[in-house]
Amino acid sequence: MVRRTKEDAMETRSKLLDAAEALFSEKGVTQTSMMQVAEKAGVTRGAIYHHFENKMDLIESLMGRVKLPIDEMREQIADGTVSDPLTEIQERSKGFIARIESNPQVRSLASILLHKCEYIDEVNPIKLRHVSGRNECIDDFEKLFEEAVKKEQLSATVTPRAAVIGLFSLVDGLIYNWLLASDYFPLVEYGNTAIENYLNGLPRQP
Amino acid sequence: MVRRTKEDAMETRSKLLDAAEALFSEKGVTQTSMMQVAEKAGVTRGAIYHHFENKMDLIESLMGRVKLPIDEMREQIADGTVSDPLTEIQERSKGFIARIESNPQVRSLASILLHKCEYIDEVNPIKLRHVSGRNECIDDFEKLFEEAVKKEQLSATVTPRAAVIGLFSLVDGLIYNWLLASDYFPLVEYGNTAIENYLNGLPRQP
DNA sequence: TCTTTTACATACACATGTGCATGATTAACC
DNA sequence: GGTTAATCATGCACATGTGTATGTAAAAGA
Repeated sequence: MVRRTKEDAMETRSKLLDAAEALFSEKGVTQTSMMQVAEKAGVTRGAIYHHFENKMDLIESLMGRVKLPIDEMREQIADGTVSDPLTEIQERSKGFIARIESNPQVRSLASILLHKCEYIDEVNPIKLRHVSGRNECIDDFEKLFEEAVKKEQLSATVTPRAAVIGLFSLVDGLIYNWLLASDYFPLVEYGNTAIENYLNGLPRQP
Repeated sequence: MVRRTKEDAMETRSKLLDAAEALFSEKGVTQTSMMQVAEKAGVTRGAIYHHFENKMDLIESLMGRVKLPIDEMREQIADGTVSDPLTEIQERSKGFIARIESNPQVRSLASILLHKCEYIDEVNPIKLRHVSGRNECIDDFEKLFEEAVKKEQLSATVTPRAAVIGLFSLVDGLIYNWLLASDYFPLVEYGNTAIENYLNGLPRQP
């Protein structure tokens, strides 16, 4: 085969990542072989092992290519304090699920993370990316809830940590179930309502 | 090897299921070979293929052995109408996560379902067991919410279907995240609070 | 233009897994 | 007590996947 230019090389690398993303989210990570990825990308296995060390490395590159909603949220949240933390929390949570529904690539990655891979040990880069990013985001949201208590939007009986865990579990569960059968319910509509209900149910300042 | 009595045979079958359950929940379904299951059970692969057709059959038997909280809930819910549907909903939801935490075998199965297998196609018996049982349970809970609206415990603006989806997503998310890192938060404590918050946030009759 | 290096394709070695066929021994049954 | 059938163990054939070594033709660099 002819040797391609550097731009061509980056394109085949990109095609490999696209193929892997599609196959992983469709058939699962372990059920997809390097051979199948190469075929879908229109190259041979040799091309993969030139661009990536192995399957794990391929997955890591796959995950690193896209900014997940959780990462995006962290950036926006960083800029100082907000005047209305409770509304801020609500808007960000809604934006989270909205991005899942609107962005196909994010949806694919989320599907891989939630349904198409096995969480085996701590070394697994997939699990690492999932939980580490999430835990940091939880810390950020905890501060927002603390502020909401400070500003007397919420009762002092509210445990910020517990409130965040509940909120994140709700969002995760919505996405989890929707990705399981996306025609079973409208994600954004039901999701937004559920988020509102949960936040409205937090004890308020008397 | 000697031929065992029928009781012995049932015991080895049971040991095989125990071994598979432990290995699957620890290392993942695809990362566990029949050989490893046999070794852990103290027999050879031949014993497995005598008792089970293949890996799928082994998994099906595994899942059929234990009554999941969701199945148990359905049985109890079947007996006619209740006087206080909203409290009923709350109690059942709390009982759900309580059983996850207290029963190790249920916890193992839930871990396999949520984290240690890949949801591939519709034929997958694991996915089938998960979603079919769940959808029926959702239907049951929808009726409870309808009753709650009828009894004017909830506002007529509440969509029972959406309310159930939200509640189930919350419960699923709690379990999902807790199984991911069980030392990150106390499931029952935070879970109960989150369930209360969610249900309290549903619009009430004015 | 000549050399070097890149970007793959090809091919080989090795490991691992499955399914089945066969064998051995004894419980179960008449 | 003899036959049948169940309960596994053992071994073979086959498929599939991975990692790597090697080949090759053109782009990059001098």
